[in-house]
Amino acid sequence: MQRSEARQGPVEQRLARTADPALADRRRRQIMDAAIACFRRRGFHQATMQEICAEAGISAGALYRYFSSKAEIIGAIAEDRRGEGDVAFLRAAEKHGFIEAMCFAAQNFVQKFADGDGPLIADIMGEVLRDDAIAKVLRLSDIRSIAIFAAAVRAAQDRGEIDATLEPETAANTLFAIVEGIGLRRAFQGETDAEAAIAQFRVVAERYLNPRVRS
Amino acid sequence: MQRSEARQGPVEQRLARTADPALADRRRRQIMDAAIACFRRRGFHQATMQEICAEAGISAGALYRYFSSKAEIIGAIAEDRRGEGDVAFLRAAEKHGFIEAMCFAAQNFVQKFADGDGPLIADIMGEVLRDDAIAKVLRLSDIRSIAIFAAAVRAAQDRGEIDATLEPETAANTLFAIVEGIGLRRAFQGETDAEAAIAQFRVVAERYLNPRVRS
DNA sequence: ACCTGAACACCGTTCAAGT
DNA sequence: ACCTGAACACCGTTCAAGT
Repeated sequence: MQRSEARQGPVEQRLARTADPALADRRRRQIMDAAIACFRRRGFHQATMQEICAEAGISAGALYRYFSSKAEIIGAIAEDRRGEGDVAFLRAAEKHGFIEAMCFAAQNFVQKFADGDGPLIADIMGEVLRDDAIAKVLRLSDIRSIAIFAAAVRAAQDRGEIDATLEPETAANTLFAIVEGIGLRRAFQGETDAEAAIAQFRVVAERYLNPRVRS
Repeated sequence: MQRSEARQGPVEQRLARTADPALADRRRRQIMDAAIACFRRRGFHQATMQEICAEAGISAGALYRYFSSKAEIIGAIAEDRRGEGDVAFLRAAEKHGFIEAMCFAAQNFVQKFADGDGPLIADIMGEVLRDDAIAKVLRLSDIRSIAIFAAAVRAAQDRGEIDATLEPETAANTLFAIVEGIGLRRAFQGETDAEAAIAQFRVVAERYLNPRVRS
């Protein structure tokens, strides 16, 4: 977080050329794990770089060899967690229908709020919305996820399971928006009942996706 | 943002007992306006208290007489803007149907992202999700809004305009979640086409609310 | 090549001193 | 009662110096 510059340059910011890529990977993981622990304990903004360094057992200078800012750490964490849900969704989509799999994915997402990760997700959202560099990275993960879900929409349409007139990409995007909106709102309201959240989502999803008998 | 305390105490934090309430109101407005200008220009986290003070033409000490923290300023701004949309919605709900009014409200919300206020809204969301004191205040505004929209849902159900089996409070909550989810996602994606956002919302809202011919 | 940790540059908030 | 502004306490980031 450069204090007084516009920070507009290319996202190139490749960090220290490292001789041993394995070490670099190890260090990044080590730092991310330490950061997760600290963020869980005290939240993104309360947690201190010094704390993260202590938890990771390295110095501040060393940390900045592998991450160019505090924001980049949470960005890396977010990117890392993305896609985990995608594979789970794909598996579920094969076994049960699309809607069931979608509810499962929603469950997956909202559940994290109910567990300890609520504030962390919130912090990630906040940081993503305010940091262009992070946003740029996460948009790539997002595009990949959307593509996966859109493909599943197409398959479900072919099976006659959901409305065939929906544009797959738009449908996937909309479903994501609904899940995130519900998760966000419940976090805001301090609700932690994941069951109720899924029930709420299921009604919207079913009505949105169901093949119509009349428009 | 006390630096090293848990900040759990009651939200009492009544500020400086002031002799002249009119002066207090004037000062708060003056500070909020200055803050809006600064936040627009540089974003919540980039904007400095000193800048806000300069813009408002007062000293730091004076500012803290009327707001106990930087976060509280953005909270006050958010609360202030809330409800503006509510009255507009109510007027629209009388003239046109509920769904039209709802789309109008969504338009209202998403439009702000397209205008200069996108980052500001994002910052508010982020701050709300991370600051309990702010969240507590905004939850009150939220409850009021939900009540208004739930009443409109009930009226529309009585007119047979939308599905009567929906629980009004839940429906209002869900619609809010969808609007916010779509707004958030589009902000994240850097989309600024408000028209497309409304079209996206309209499809979901119509299918969610339409009276069913079959379940 | 990789690391350390003191130093730097900031910034939100407070408080003694003014009027 | 209301205000000023220098001082305080912190914190993210850097960089000269080590191995």
